[in-house]
Amino acid sequence: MKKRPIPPALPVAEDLRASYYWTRIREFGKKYKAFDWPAVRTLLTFVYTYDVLMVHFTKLMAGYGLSPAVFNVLMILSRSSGKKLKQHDISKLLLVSRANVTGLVNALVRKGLAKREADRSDGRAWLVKITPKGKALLESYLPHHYTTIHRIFSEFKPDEKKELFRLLCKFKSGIR
Amino acid sequence: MKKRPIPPALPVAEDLRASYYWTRIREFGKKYKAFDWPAVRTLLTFVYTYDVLMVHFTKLMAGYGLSPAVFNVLMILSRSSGKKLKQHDISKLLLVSRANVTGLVNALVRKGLAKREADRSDGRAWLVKITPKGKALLESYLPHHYTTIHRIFSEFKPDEKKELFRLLCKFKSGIR
DNA sequence: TATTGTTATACTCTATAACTATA
DNA sequence: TATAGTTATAGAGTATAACAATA
Repeated sequence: MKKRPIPPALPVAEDLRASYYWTRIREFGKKYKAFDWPAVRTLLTFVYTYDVLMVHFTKLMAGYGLSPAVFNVLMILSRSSGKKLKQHDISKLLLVSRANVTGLVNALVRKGLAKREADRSDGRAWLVKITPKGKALLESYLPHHYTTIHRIFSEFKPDEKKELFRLLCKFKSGIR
Repeated sequence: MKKRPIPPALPVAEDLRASYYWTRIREFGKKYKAFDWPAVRTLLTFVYTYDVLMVHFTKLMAGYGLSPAVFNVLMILSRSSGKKLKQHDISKLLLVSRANVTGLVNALVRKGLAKREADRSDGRAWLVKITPKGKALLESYLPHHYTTIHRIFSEFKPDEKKELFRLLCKFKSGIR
């Protein structure tokens, strides 16, 4: 007796969804002079991949009480080699507003993951420092983080990783 | 007399910022068994590229009174070939909650870009339809949209676009 | 006058839960 | 009982503008 085929599960449904939508975008695209399907489908895949990636990492981080923005701040604090950073430094490294950093640092302080110290050489500024608790949390999370990244690329040959990196850099530099 | 060197402008500053941050991430990464720098730098570039891309398109759309989420809904309505969609259909195509779609459709209706019609075959449902005004707005925006995408990829050879598409698909399928 | 940080406010995008009306 | 949509509420992440304190 023949084996039953494996029932088409979620990925197929997602592909149907994508093709339903994309087929039409491609069809309608013919109307536009500049429409470049190989470029458009690459961009759509890029955006869709980002969504999938962020859902994945947001869940992973949530298991440690972290959010992506908070994780980024914690990484910056942890990787500054003991050098205490002003909030304004963080805002420049993260490319977000100072007001935003106030909120993110508040969140870290509330959880005991960072603390503020007065800057003796500049009365306007705070110096932000990761606490042992913050360091411990980050160090408990990071092995999972890096293992996940490694696994995502596990089917990539070294040259493919390099090539994707190169093409992404080229892509980024094309945006202006 | 020697010419003054061109002052290093934004891109260089950004690269410095990135290298400041990345150099440390790479240095510290050595501690972790699974740390795979070619993978990590590709992922960081991917995320950074997305940020740059979204800032760019968000601004472009804002010039037409559109936001990314509203644009997506408008595209779905416009590309459904006259077939009126239930809000639930939109939520499935967009992979967002029904409550979310209510808000997005409200925004479109408020601006006169879409309208709701009763579904005669299902008293629970609304059928959502793009209005001529919505169509006109979308059609005024799309040439810029596609021109921008084309320009972003203008330095790509056809094979490079294909390869980036392939690698992004592979990347996406590695996320689980 | 310029800079650092805070507060107030607001916008986009998203979600869940409880609800109504209908199937 | 299941489904379509709405409402209320929440929360993350972002921004600008006005402000106080300090440089």
